[in-house]
Amino acid sequence: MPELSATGRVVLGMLALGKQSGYDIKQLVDMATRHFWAASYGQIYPELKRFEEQGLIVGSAEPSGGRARRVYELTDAGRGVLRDWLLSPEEPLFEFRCEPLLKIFFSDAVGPDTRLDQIRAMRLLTERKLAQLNAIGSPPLAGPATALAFGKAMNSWLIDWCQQAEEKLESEIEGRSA
Amino acid sequence: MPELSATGRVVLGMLALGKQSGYDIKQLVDMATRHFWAASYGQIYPELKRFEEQGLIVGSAEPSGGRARRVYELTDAGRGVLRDWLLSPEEPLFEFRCEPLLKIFFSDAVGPDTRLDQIRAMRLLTERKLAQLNAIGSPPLAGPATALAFGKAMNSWLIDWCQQAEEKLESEIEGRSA
DNA sequence: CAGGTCATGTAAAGCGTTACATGATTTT
DNA sequence: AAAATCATGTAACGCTTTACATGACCTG
Repeated sequence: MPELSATGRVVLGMLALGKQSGYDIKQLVDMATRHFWAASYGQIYPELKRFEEQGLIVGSAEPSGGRARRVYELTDAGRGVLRDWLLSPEEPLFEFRCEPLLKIFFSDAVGPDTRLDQIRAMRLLTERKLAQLNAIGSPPLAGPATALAFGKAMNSWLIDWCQQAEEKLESEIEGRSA
Repeated sequence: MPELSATGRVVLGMLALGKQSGYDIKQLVDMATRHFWAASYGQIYPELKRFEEQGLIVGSAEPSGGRARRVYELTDAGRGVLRDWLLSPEEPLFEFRCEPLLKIFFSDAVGPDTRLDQIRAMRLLTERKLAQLNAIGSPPLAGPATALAFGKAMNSWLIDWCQQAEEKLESEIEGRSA
């Protein structure tokens, strides 16, 4: 069987938490993993179809009221694939793409004020994210709780770094104009 | 003119630092921005061709010995586009995708040892990255210096977080088996 | 002279977001 | 009655990585 795609990993994992519809999975991702692993409908639904064809999940109609709704659950094969991935010792994927940082990198082309602007932009962005994470209640499972704790800690650290960098830059600019 | 693609941004920016070949740009990216903004040959070369067609850059042959080599430099139009992007107030892109964290999130499906394994994997990965960053000398420009300082600080923080999480988990597992 | 680096490029294939389309139901 | 939410899906489009192909030059 082929390797799981990025979206495939989170889809299969979310189904390990219980029967879910595609819509449910998207909600869960947006609430719980978006800050370190996003997914869109455009990938989730086709992935569900593929997984069912491969026998990793089975779907069943479970309308909510008169609304059509199809929920999926893992098969033993699916649980096996999930387990294999979770225990696989392969080099883990780690991607970070940060536009404020790239603008800071090139800021010498337009002057040091941009540096300050970008650090502020990064801080504001991060403060919003932290607020979202703080609005989430304590997850009952240890895994999600650890991931949430990480998210809060990382965003707090980022904010602190920005604040310190801002102060340093502000005093530099003050000193320069004096 | 259309928005700059992710690779377009770093290509144009690198050309603001001086004449570069596609190969040079790739080297610079791999050395200096890879940890927060990667790019591959498969995007760099086509992007250079497009930029030249659009009049944002001009290329010229500058062989190194007998080796064919084509270097590019910004035109005024190109400098304008770069400047517009650098000063644009649009919501900056911020992406983070971390597989160890996703495995931690789903770790309840296979047991708490996985949590410890993944945190260790994340720490090892990060230690390697930090070592790479520490091998880079002080950049002469303020922008690259700030970006480098950020990279070092973030990776150091990450390692600290992992260490603390590991200790906590180890003592939990000890307590559980006692 | 073999292996590494310099150097340019392309093709295929997959991934992913965005936007759109549709329609029922629930809330205001 | 309108707006938001639940729910499923697809199509287009662009981006990116990966792999490959080619060849000159330099180093041990």
